[in-house]
Amino acid sequence: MEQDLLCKIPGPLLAWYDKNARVLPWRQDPQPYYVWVSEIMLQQTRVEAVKPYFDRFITALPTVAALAEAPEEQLLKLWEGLGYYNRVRNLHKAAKIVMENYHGQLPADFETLLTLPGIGKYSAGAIASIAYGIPMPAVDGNVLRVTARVLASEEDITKEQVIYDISSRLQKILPRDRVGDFNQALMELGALICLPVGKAQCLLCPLRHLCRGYEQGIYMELPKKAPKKQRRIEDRTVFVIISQQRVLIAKRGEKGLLAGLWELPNTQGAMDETQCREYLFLRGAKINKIVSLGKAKHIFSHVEWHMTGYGVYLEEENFPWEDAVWASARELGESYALPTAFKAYTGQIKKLLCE
DNA sequence: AACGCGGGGTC
DNA sequence: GACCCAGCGTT
Repeated sequence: MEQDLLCKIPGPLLAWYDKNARVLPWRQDPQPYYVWVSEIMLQQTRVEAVKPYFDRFITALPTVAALAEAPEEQLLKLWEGLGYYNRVRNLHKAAKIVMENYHGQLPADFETLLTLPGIGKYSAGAIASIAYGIPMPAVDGNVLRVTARVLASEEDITKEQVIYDISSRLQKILPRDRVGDFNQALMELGALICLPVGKAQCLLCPLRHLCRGYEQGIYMELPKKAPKKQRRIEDRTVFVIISQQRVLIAKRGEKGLLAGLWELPNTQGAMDETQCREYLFLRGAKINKIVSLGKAKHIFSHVEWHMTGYGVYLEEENFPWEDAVWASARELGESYALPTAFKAYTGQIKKLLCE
């Protein structure tokens, strides 16, 4: 094989990183627990979105021990709005394992990190290199985009083989004295300069002189990715059910979409007010009044909810709904984790309670 | 290898 | 609208 083009990256990349690295909360003091929490939060999530969540999480749960002992309700509340809620459930499981099997110390070993729930190849490499200086690559979407462009590679970067190939080539060229910085620098370049789809800032790029994608004028077409599956649309009718100045909320199941979070009672289909009244009556509701709350849309990665909302005033709190509890407005804000999907309706609760 | 799993930013 | 993002676990 020819001398790997990638081996020319570290020098100029690290020089650039030394001048341009962002100041990030988990970078100030890269102790293993902080790096771990940040890497889990950063999975498929932008730095700017993570920042406030990270600070709040670390303040509430400063150590692995505190995390392991925290009730799941508190964890979901701290994660509320960040998405991919299985991440925090896995983080919790892993913290318990770390307490029981590793004396509360996050293992300083790539293969062992890989066995912990929520830690895959990328995260194991990131934690090992950043927290412990272990020479393992951390190949995420940024790294794949940067390397595909530098190499002018038209391979589909979602293929496992491509990720494996880039990983092994990067491992060979990791500067042994700065492995964590190198991995972060590659990602930082992807996040600040080598931006996706037509936003690349090549004139500011420290790798421009060796980038074949730039040289050949094809960087804007890279990286190649297989098209994503189309989202399906789901119609749902959402109820803000009120009685005695409290709102009915229900706990979702332990598996699937928004697992373990609380939600406004809702059901399949887009009902009009008459259907809505009929449906609730058949379930045993004694309805005082129904008001329309309008339509709302929420887009998940794989499904789109088209919601029709109603405010429903009951004569009494006696109304059977599976896994439901009555909550005051204050409790709703402080104690229960509700997904963003219901924001259009939860935002109207205060007003509805005044009527 | 394909799929389910959030939410927000950008053009 | 479409695309993308410091991915992982399940099937």
